[in-house]
Amino acid sequence: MSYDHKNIEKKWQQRWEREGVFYASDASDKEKYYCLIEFPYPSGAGLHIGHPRSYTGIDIIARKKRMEGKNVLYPIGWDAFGLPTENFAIANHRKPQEVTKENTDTFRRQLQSLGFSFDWSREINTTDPEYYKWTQWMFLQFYKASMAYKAKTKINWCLSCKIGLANEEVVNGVCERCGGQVEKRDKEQWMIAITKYAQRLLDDLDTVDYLPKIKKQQQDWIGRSEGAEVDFKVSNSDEVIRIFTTRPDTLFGATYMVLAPEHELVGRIVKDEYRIEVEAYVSEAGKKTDIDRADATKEKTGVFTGAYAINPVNGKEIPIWVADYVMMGYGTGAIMAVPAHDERDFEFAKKFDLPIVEVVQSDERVDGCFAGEGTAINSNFLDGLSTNEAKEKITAWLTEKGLGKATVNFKLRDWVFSRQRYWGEPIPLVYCDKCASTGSASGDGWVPVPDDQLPVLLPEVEKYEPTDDGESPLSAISEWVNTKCPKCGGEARRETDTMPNWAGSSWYFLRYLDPKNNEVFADKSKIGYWMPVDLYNGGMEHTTLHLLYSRFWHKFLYDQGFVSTSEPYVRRHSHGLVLADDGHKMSKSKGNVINPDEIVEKYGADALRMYEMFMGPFEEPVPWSTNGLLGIARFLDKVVRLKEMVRGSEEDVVTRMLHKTIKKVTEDIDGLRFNTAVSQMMIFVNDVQASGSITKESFLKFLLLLCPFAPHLSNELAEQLGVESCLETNQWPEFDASLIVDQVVTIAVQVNGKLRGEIQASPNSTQAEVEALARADENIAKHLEGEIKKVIYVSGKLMNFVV
RNA sequence: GGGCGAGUGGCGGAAUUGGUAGACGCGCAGGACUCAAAAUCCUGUGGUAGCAAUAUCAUGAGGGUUCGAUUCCCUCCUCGCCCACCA
Repeated sequence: MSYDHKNIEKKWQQRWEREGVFYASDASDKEKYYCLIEFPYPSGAGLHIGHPRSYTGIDIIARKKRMEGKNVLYPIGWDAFGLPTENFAIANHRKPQEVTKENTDTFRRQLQSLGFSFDWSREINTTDPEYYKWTQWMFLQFYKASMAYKAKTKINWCLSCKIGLANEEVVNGVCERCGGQVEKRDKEQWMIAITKYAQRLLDDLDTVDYLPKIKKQQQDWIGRSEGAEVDFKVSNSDEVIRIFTTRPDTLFGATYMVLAPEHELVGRIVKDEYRIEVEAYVSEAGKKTDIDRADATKEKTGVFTGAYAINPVNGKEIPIWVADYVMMGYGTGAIMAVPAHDERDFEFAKKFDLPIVEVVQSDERVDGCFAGEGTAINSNFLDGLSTNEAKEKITAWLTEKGLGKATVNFKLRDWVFSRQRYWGEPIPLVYCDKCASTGSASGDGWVPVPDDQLPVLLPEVEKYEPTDDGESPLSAISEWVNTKCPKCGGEARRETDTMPNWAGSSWYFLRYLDPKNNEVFADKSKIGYWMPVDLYNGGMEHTTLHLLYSRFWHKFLYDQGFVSTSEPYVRRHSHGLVLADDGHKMSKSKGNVINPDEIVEKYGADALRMYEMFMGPFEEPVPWSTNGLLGIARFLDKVVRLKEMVRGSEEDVVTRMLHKTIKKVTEDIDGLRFNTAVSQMMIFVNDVQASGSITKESFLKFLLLLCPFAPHLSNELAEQLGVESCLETNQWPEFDASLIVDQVVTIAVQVNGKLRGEIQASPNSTQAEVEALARADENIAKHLEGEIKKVIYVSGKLMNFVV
């Protein structure tokens, strides 16, 4: 670099801090603008080169909005609870608190070296007791509203982490964190009833401005499907099997039933002579990992129970099977099988030689199974009806007879909220035997820790490893576990589970609004002023987890009257990963990691920021290229040299290009098209260089445009030109529309759609004038022999002769 | 298997209410400056033919609509991400 980036950067970072340029005032006449990035998990590896991509993009928007006169809040904090820190602490015999402190110190230094316009006075940390006090308090609101409950469930148990995982944390049947094997295990867990909000989480997507792919992914995850519940009586028994189906119109084609292996009825209905075989199958299925079971390509398995059910529509006896292609977690864990019209049932029926009865006729003849819609046949009173009509009629019939009803089913499961780990927020509940027996604690014996005793602090422990029985390490500290019941004062025990790290991140954007408040999590008037978040940027990987959880959490707070809007985020955008230069993910093991500290040291923060904006479209993954970074460094050097060209006047082309650049950069920033904004600034600088002169006024306007991208250098150059204030406190430049219009335009001339020449003309010349000019062109005239059938003219752009 | 997205020079990418394909940057080649180098500046740079003017081919493959298609439609291939026996 030809300029002293190290000193310049330090100088301006100190001045911004000293003058409080990025301080967001809670009392302002200006219109507010709240932009947010996902606060980082401070890992031991330090800042990834990908972090600054998202942060710079939103920083550019924050800086521009300030210059446009908005009161901007752009905060930062640390999502610091979590397994990697805990695992590091275990491996190195360190306290997670100390490790977290070191990591956040590193991240803070690294982020500050990049000159982001964060309001550092609002920095938060989810592991700070003053923060997690409110996470605990909010959990208690869920509990008090009967939204948190303890349930014995089959949970995903990671054998290596020794931890229960939410469904969302099991990826392809293995642990999302460590890649280890996952098995099913029974465990009492705290659950939060997110499914009660499924419909609203779906409906309210219509009220927000998210990228379409983000909405789609949330819709699919919530997974609403309409259908019917139908009760099948078990022959010679009082038992009833309830099933869910999206195709009640195919009821006449149900030729057998299937229960999931975990279904409670299996043991009760199985006939003695089949019991051994069935029990063996069920136990085998329990041992299977999800990855085996979810492999749709493998052959279906199952066993007959010896029992029969009665198809309610025709009284026919149909056999009841147990098979692991039916999941306990969806619908009722039992299905009616219609092999003629369901691929899986068809495959199963073929293998076990079960009857296949066609009840839907399709227009086109299909071999095997037809899962589409058509006309009902072999279905008694449904015959001749379309699929939709048949669905309606049969559902009405079932309802009338008390055999079933229309139902809506969601894929979304309730949120497993317990972790048997140390490094998380303790769940602030106490179990009291006495209160449980007297029924004074709502009957279940769990008593909330009173608000004035929050936070329930994480105690110091010797060892952080989970215990072998899977309980949290907290359970080993008897002086912490044993406590007094807040209700009756008797002997009681603390809950030793902690919360998942999705808890603290579900509401952090609210704490930014009032980070030091000891009375409430945030003052209501501040929430009223700042919320909702105007722009939230983050990774696609958080779409179904963090983004959905935090929407849900916020809706709950809204229902409780604690926040002012039912949706937390107005607009959601996503950024692409920064890959290694070989196109793969950066990883220590591959040795292809780029360290941001080294880049800042060598090329400067401005070069890194601007390169990350230029490397490609904001949303797309892009490989790193140090050569590309060099190109940006050269561009910044050129900008420095532009100062030598400042004169009293400039050519008209420079003025016009400046105004075009103002327009383009303004629009591109609003649309998060940072790469083309940078490219436009390069074009401008090239033009000025070619022309050799620029006025001070124009150069300053350009520096204002450059400021959000390369804030240190543009401030420094502006100061050298006599500007005393920080550029960030100046007005964003406006363009003169009359200077955008070109005086001479180039019109492409085609013959039969092929380019044969170009002509220069005034932008308001008539078609006849342009045609005359075109015909005068030798090369064009050459191709115009023969009859001209048609002339197409796009004003100021193109003329096409059809011959 | 399903959903979403994407395939454009040696590389990152630009251009879509259908209107000059390859902006901008990297890389490469030649030149200027220099004793030399770095830096900087200038010129060139999709393929083929040609000294050139120019012609012709070209946006994953093949068809279609159109005066005109990277953009719209159909079929197929490849890659990425997400989900995955969801009844």
